[in-house]
Amino acid sequence: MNEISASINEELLRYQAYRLQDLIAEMLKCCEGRKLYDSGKFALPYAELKCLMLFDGQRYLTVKGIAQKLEVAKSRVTKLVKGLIEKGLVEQIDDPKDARIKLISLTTAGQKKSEEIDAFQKELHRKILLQMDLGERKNMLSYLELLRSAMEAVKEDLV
Amino acid sequence: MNEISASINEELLRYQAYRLQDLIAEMLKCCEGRKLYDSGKFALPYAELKCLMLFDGQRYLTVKGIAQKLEVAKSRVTKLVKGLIEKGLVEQIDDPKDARIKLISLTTAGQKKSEEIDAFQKELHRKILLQMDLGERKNMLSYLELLRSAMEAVKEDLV
DNA sequence: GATATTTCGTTCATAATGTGAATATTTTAA
DNA sequence: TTAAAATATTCACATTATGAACGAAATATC
Repeated sequence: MNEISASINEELLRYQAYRLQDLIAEMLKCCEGRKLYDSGKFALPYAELKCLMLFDGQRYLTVKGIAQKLEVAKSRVTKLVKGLIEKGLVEQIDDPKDARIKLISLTTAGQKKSEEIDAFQKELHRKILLQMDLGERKNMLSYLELLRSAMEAVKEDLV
Repeated sequence: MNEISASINEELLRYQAYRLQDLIAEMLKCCEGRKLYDSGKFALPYAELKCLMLFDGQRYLTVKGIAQKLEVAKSRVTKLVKGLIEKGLVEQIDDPKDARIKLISLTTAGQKKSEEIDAFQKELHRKILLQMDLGERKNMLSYLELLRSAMEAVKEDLV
């Protein structure tokens, strides 16, 4: 009896694992499409767009700081910032207190564009939530949180 | 009264949208890390790995077919297949019925590697599910399905 | 104060992911 | 038979990213 129930359990688990894998893959694809859309809509390579969105209540950022937030190499940030400067969205000044450091900040155009992007992204997520009713939304977020925690826990063990 | 409740609702929705955006971003990051891990573990660029996993019960695939499944340009597939051939994981033969077409299939080594990857990925998702109890797993999958549908519905409208 | 070490940003070589136009070859339709 | 369509490849280009090497400036050590 114990063995049979264990076997059924294993079978269910296999099915659920398959389903989870599939759902995650489809969501990833969906997010990939959204990236492309955003990138086209705002005429920015997506990495530059993400970089722009880091200035959120923060007047100045450094290359190092941006690299940490984006979790990329500093050399990558140098290139991203160069692109954003060429597009007139950010500007660089030398830190008066430390000549090694360059302080990067949004221009007026950059500020405006970042607000546009932010508004668009918020609206997008709002629309997703509005596909559900109140109770579903609440539960969905809870279970998504649960999944995220589970994924991160497994990721920790992976190393 | 109606106005007040509507305003509270809007406030809640804003908070939930923020939370959803955050959760999705973290899950994306987690998946990105998993891609890197898989890629390193199986000594394959991730795109080649995905390509390898398409032979699942299917003996032969064509460049066009792979391009459709991966949703990339045919020229991309040409390069991926070239890489997999160099690694001895797939092989190409001319279709005897149509000289334009090249039939691509797994080598023995490719078959073996693809099974290894499959087993590893199944185990990974199994571990994620095992972070939860039976009821949580079932609900989580339902709500993830709901989210996926909502995301795709919104994406449809986006165009 | 002089020297060694660390920090910060840049440049360069390299790799992976991907598109789209042009091309060659073969098949199918007119 | 000729025109059109399908299949795969090549090439130029764009984006995302890393890591080593480097120069300049700040900090620690002697």
